[in-house]
Amino acid sequence: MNFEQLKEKTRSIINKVSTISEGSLDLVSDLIVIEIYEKGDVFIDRGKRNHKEYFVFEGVCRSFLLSPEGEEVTISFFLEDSVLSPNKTRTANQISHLNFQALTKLTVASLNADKFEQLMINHLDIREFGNMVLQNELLAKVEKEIGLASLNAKERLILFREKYHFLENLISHVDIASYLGITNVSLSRLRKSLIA
Amino acid sequence: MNFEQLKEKTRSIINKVSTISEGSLDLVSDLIVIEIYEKGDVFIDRGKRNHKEYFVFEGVCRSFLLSPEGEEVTISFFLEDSVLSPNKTRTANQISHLNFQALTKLTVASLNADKFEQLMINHLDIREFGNMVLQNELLAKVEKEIGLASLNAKERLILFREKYHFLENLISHVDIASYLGITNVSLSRLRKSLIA
DNA sequence: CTCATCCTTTAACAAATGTTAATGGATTTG
DNA sequence: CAAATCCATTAACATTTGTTAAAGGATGAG
Repeated sequence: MNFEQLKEKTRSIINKVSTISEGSLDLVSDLIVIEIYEKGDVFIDRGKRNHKEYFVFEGVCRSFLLSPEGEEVTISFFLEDSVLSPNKTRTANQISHLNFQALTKLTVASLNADKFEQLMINHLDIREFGNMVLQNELLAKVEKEIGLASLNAKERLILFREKYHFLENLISHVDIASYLGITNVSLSRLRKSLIA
Repeated sequence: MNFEQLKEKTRSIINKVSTISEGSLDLVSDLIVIEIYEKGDVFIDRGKRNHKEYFVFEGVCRSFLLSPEGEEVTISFFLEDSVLSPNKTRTANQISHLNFQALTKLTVASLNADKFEQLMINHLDIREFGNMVLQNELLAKVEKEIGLASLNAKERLILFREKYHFLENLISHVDIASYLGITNVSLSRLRKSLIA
């Protein structure tokens, strides 16, 4: 991928959230380093330092944590052409409090988070982009929280299908079940009940 | 409350999160307007404009939303001497997507969010304070999400008691139950089962 | 103080979800 | 290609949580 291709890919991802100027796009693109991971790779480890922002160029990944019982709980999915949670929202003192894992072959653009923060401070359009990412992140969390707190599992699965239609045939049902707050056995039961 | 008292109250709230300089404290305190609400008052309405940041000086409040079934779902509690979710994380285009309600007599300090954002841009210590609030906000959400997705209701009640032990005798159990993702009947049952 | 209202508790039953275990299909590895 | 492994499904049963209704207790208005 040459710089022009990289820039166009970045443009399309950023513009889906909030438009920025050509000059700002150049400033952002200049920070990008491409990283490639294989299916199953954990590319951000809870407890380790992480000082990057990420755009998902190709593939799908998830954030997850271990429950008190030691089971992996999927927090969020990130699809192709989307922006990962802002660094500030998933770290403390640059130490990650979440794990991130590639669920398919994954290509991401990574950016130094401190340099990106400086761009946000100095450029209104980049700041607005960053703030929109933040707002979308919180909005998604609130929506998920409402689902977990007030819907039953069947209703949550229906909403999941509306939002992540193609994931169900692409990734492990164990990961989907923990995202929905149920066991994979319950997920299988619900899938059957929704065929009719 | 005179300006000195207001400033000291603000200092203690901010310093619990991240220390700022005397000058920065003055800049923040100058933006403050005191607002007083009665128990039950909804002081931020979903769908209406809100362009303020808030510190809770006295009392307790909650954020809530209506589920698809029309039931109120408590998202978060905010205790005395804490900072409300940053404006950017609960609005889109300055339009609130959450309701906030006083659960006791409530005194809050409100600040113009745009002016506060400018302070964040221009002052590193204020920016770090704002970012810490943001991080804590997200951290709390992730913790709650893990609870809802991987613990049963009894375990969630135990964690709630560790975090908010005095709320249980202060506010309606209906609000607590919807926070825990259960009915108030189930909450009563769990309370009984935990006496032994 | 008394009545009305709201909230919490309790009970009985229904529904949803979890647990364990077995099976078969798909995929990977040697 | 064959064996091994992983994953989704299914079934039986246990447990948790929801629903509805009734009753008692606390709180606030008149």
